[in-house]
Amino acid sequence: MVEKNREFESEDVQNRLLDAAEALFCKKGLDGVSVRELTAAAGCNLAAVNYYFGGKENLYTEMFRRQFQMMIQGHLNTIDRVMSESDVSLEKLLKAIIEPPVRGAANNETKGQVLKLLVREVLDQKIDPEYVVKDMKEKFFDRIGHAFMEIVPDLPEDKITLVVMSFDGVILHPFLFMDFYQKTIPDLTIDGLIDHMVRFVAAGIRGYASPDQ
Amino acid sequence: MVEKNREFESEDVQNRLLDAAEALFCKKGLDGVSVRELTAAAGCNLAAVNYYFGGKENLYTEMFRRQFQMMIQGHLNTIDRVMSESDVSLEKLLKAIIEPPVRGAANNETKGQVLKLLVREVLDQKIDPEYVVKDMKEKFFDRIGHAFMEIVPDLPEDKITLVVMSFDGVILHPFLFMDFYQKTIPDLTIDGLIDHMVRFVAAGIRGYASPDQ
DNA sequence: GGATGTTTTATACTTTTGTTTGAAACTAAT
DNA sequence: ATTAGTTTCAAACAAAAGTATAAAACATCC
Repeated sequence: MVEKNREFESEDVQNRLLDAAEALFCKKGLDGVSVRELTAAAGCNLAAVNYYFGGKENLYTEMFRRQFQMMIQGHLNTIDRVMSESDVSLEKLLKAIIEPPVRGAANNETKGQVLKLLVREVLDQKIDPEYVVKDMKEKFFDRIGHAFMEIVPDLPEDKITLVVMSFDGVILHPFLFMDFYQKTIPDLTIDGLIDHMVRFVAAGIRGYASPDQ
Repeated sequence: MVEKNREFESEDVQNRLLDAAEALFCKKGLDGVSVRELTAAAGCNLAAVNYYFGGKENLYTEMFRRQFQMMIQGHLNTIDRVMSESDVSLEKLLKAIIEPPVRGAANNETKGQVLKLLVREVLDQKIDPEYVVKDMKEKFFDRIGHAFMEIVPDLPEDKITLVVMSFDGVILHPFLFMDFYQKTIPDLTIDGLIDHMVRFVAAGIRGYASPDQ
């Protein structure tokens, strides 16, 4: 076999396909995009998807895993960074987690589309859900729950996961209903939205720290 | 034209189709269900969809509107009922709104599937979004926001819509990730979930009523 | 009971889909 | 320059989809 200096060319087509997959699948879902549309967007031949990835679904899966891992890793880095600072606070942590994706969505970057991708995957279940669940829980949910407990000591441990999930719900909502937000709240700013989410979730969490019940 | 006593038979096929559409479209989405699968589930001929509804998409739209209106109306009735009681409280109102769909989802009734249908529609946008947005806002969001302000007088009016949306996010989350909830929290009960949601949202709302900022 | 309008059925049609194929183009080493 | 391996391409393929159609079956009224 001849060793080729193919790092540039061949990976270029692969990555162009992955990029096109990211943009299109996030917007329209796996079934909403045809291989022809995909390869046209990537500027390559129809057969390239099968040649490089062995099929449409494999391309989708690889793209999803890449995006999903990046999202998780980004969150973990954020949490570690904030928690290592000298003056941690619940609001700081929440804002640090919420801000990047919301700003990304506002600028129509892919970062904001990943959450829609995740929701779509939850609905359609094209990938083995076990994989998604495992990483989501073990890597992200447990880590952030632990951080919450560090900052708010009174938080009952058996409610942590539920709290994190509701936090997730608050984050997810504007990504799903962004058009709705903009139509319904004309003078909505990104900063205003972020501040609201931080405040609402912080209050929700602290509601558990109060001594009653 | 001959007047037929067809209330029973012909409407039967139509309703069987609407029922099948409800069950299948909620679970797999418009593109995830073929007309053949649909008519097989309804126990009628392939051509019945075109005969009665003029196409697959029309059937989907009619089903969606029916479900959506029922959901909205159910919420409005709930709010009116609770708000007319003598001893209103934020927790009571929240629980009254949250409880029916959550219990429905737990029993695998269609009621729990409607929210998934709504999210899917938000992602795929098969129906004119204007229709969905308009009813959602004018009928439901404004009404519930108004109720919040009645109960919690200190709530700043310009934040009401955001608060309602985050409430919506907390509600939506377990419907999307129900499998995830059950796998991650083995000893989760429906009552425990409902209590958590009520408590979290109530605290989030009251976070705005506190005098600071 | 024949006529008429309605519903059901089986079948055919057209388009679109994902995938395959085999030849051509290309790259790099001998 | 030839050769061997890799990538690209246009074309073809089979399967699945939504829709259309025309005949059969059915029901209702005169």
